[in-house]
Amino acid sequence: MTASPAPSDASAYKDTLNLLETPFNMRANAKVREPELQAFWAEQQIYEQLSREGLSPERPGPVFTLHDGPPYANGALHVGHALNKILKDIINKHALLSGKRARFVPGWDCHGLPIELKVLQGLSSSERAALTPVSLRQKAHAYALEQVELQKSGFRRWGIWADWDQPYLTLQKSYESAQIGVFGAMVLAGHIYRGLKPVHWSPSSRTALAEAELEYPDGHSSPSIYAAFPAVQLPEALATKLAAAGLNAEAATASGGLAVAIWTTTPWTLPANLAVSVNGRLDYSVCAVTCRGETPAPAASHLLVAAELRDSLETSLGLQLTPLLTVKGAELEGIVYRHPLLERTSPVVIGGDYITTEAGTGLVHTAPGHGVDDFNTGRKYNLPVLCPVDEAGNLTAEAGPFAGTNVLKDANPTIIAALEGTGLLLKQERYEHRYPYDWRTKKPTIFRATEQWFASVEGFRDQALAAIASVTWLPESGRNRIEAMVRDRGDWCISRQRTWGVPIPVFYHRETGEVLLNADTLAHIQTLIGEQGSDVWWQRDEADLLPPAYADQASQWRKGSDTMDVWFDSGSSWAGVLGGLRGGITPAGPAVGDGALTNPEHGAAAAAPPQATPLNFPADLYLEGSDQHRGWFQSSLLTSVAVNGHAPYKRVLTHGFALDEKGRKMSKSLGNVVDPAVLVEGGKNEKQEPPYGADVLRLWVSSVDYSADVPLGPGIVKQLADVYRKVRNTARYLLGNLHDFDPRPQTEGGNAIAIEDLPLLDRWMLQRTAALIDAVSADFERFEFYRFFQALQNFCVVDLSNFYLDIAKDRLYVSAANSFRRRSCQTVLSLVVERLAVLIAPVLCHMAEDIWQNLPYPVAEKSVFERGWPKTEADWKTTPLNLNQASLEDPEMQEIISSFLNCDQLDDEGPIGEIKGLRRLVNRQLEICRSKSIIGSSLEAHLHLDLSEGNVSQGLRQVLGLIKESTQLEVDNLKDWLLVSSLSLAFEGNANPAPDADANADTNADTNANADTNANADTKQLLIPPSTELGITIGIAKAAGQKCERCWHYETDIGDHAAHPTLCGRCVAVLAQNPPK
RNA sequence: GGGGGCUUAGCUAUCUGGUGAAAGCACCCGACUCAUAAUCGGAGUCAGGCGGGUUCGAUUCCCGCAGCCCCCA
Repeated sequence: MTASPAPSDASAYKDTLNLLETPFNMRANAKVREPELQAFWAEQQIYEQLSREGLSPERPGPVFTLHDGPPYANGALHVGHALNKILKDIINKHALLSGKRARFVPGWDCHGLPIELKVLQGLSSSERAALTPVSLRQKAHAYALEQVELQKSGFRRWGIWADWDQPYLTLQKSYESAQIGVFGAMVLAGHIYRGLKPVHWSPSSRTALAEAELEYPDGHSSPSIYAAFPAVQLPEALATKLAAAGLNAEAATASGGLAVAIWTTTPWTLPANLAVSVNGRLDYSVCAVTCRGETPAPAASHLLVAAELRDSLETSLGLQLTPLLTVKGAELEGIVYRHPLLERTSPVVIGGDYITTEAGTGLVHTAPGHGVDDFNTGRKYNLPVLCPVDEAGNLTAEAGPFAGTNVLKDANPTIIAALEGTGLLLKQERYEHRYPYDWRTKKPTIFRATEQWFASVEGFRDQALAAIASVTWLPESGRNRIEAMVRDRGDWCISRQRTWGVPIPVFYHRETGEVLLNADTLAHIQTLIGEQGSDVWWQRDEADLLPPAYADQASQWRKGSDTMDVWFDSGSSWAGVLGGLRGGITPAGPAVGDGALTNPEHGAAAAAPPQATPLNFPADLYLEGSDQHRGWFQSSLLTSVAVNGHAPYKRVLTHGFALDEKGRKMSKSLGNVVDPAVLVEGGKNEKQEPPYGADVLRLWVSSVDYSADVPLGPGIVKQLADVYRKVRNTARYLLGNLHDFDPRPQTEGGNAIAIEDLPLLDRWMLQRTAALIDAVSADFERFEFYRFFQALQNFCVVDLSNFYLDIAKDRLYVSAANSFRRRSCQTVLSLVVERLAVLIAPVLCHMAEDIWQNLPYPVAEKSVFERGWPKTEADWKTTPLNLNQASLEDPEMQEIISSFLNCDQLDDEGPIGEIKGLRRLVNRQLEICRSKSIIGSSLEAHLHLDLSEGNVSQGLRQVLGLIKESTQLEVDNLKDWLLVSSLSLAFEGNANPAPDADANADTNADTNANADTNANADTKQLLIPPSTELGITIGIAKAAGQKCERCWHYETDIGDHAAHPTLCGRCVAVLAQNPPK
């Protein structure tokens, strides 16, 4: 052995250490790096290849279809979009890594009122006047495409993988055509009908609205009135009872006699009143009216009210109500009353349980044209659907003297005034309640009976409920939610009086109004739209829209002007995208030139990329916010059940809403909005709003339990950025210590140590990694990504950084470059980093790829995503341990070995967990010394452990026995694991002070580290009083000898080597192998 | 107004009818200066939104209230 010359400067020994070396930066520089990585994926066609071939082209994996619910093509992306699309992407990327062909076709919902209004708002009044339906539609089309591109670029920046060049848009010809196909199939199945029905109507936008288009702002108040409707006729039985109670029929029905008291918050509906409804099961009282205080006498001597409400009505009406007779509501049927304002009479009828005693009088003013309950009740009694209100909300001639007034303006006061004039107004007051507003114009809506097209849910409700039962709902509560909705919902109004949408392809006879809608016309229009797009409906006249067979009668027909509810658009995506339409009416052929999406199963592959993976129908998964139980989940279900008889999806996963850190909704007024674009790319002031990158946004999505609402705010983002950096630094450390490592086995000329030759410590690390793989695999399978997030953090922080890597520093830096002690550790680092990269890839896709691209040795896969999901290696857990032969045969030791090998759960560390516990105790003592400035680094300490007391935990004693038996003491060495320079250990039954676990491991592998020769251990002076905890007595002494300049350990042989007077024997030996340059 | 959901340390998350439930991060203190805009160590914090009930005993079961969120009318 030849000693190398000593470096001139002592600190130059630093250069003889094997320190970190990697271009993988500590800081992500995400703003630049993430787009580079995305470009790499694009160039290498990683997504395209994996989604079409799976991991192996020879054996393509199963198709997995997560069908994208189309966001509305309007407005900037918000964190809700991020939550939704990133969740989908995490699932898809995990599927791709698992070998599935997860092709993701993104979609956009492009029709509808908001876009139409947006376009209209951008026009001057003269432009607006000159607008034709076709030109409006062209502008809306262009606007939607613009918005799609904006949103698309945002999604791509988040690292979402999808067929971005072949998305589906509900305005595409092929999509529209498929949608007509769905509509047609429903028509032919008898599920579509036309009828007069009260629907939510917005006078401000002159259209019917879907429930989804309504909002209920706070602070709405309506003018509520109590009114008396004079009875003019009584049923026989009631008249008899009344007479017995002292009120004869003649008096009751005379002017100023008995009246029924009603309450309404919509006085403007009074002209449409055709009945008063009562609840047959409630009690009602005929009461004599006496004036009280200043309240003027009403034009009725007796009032009929719900018995339960009599008290409260006395107060609110300011009248004394003396009950004469109380009867069930059912007995009131047959009363006829006179309309208080118009010349007609109407009946009292039995309504339903919607009539309660919570407010009002228990008798409900019923206008079948202006309320759903009213309509249903009216239908039972064959009442006409009277609707004296036009589309602008103006009362028509049918409203008699009130014609011309507007329901949102002067109709109420006018009618109230008229009522007051008759003496039949009992009371008026403002009433605050939630009231539906047009979501777009923010103006109140009304119920108004109009001619509409409906899908008769009644016709397939049972099938729909059966379909719901066959779907897996995650979380399970989603099932009850949608089931209740479908069970109770009424028919679906699918028509809209708007221009920007897919037309309802129907013709009306110009004279008779007869409807023309059959297989012929449907197929013809479907083909036309498939070729020309739905503009054709407005561009052509009837002669060119009707099938040839109707050519000679074209002039008799008028095309309809209604468009479809946008929920019907998106609800048809299973047909437009997944090709789920079978049977008579099918989607039209390929559309050219609009990026149309097609399905190979229907022979329409022209616009699709070559070898496009088919999509599954029903889809494997739908994943949207929980509000879509009423929206897309339901509209998709209803159309699919109506046409196919089954649901369009196998599983439905829902997520909550993104709220701020206090759990409140994000809003501009609260100033708590997190803009995902700012989070990713940084704000105007990058110091205040740094560019965190897409991975941090993605990490957020993974970190929260999305089955409930999820919080997000600046504080949370900062924490996530810290976690991101911790993971990144851990990966960087792994990469940086592999710069001279060849992962091939030593037998093939590489540096990797065989698993069966690894020391205990390394075997434990592999076990932990295996446990992580198992746990995280299950987390992804169950879509419980927050568990992955927690496990990842704990793995990086606790297992790696705090324990394994902390101990590894000495092995990696100090030991000779090619020593077993170092190569064994590198073997583990290499195995861990490659698996860690894959495990984080679904979530931290950019970091994972960055790690992969910075692996310092060649790997077979050009992208981390080609590696495939890691499997737990069996031999990481089961390979025999490297222990002395004698101990392997000892039955007691065999038990310990098996307890080591069998700890395969993440929360079960097995015997090594005991060491961590010991470390905590030791660290506590070291910290006491540190706080007294007695020592700094733990290497300045000599540790005296006395376990001879007897109540030391069995586990600790076992694991110490295990270490003692290791044949690789240069690694499995307690003093190294506890990061002290020397150690003496007294065991139970071992009166002699034990062994100072000694160094020189590199050169003296056969030294029994626990066989002490240092009889002075006991006499070393303790720096602080020894502490005893859990039976373990810990004493801290100053380590003997001097600090080695190179490895910083305190050793007694410093100065023994003339060439390196400041080094310990171990370092001298290392330098002999690796001479300094 | 009706239905559903949530409420555990500053943040995210876990757990449980019964001794101190509780991890990681953040914060505070300290060490190192060979992961250095890094790394290591130590310490503290709530008796689990509020009120009531069931029970020998509840954070965990039930009811009510409040706040927040979603859906419906």
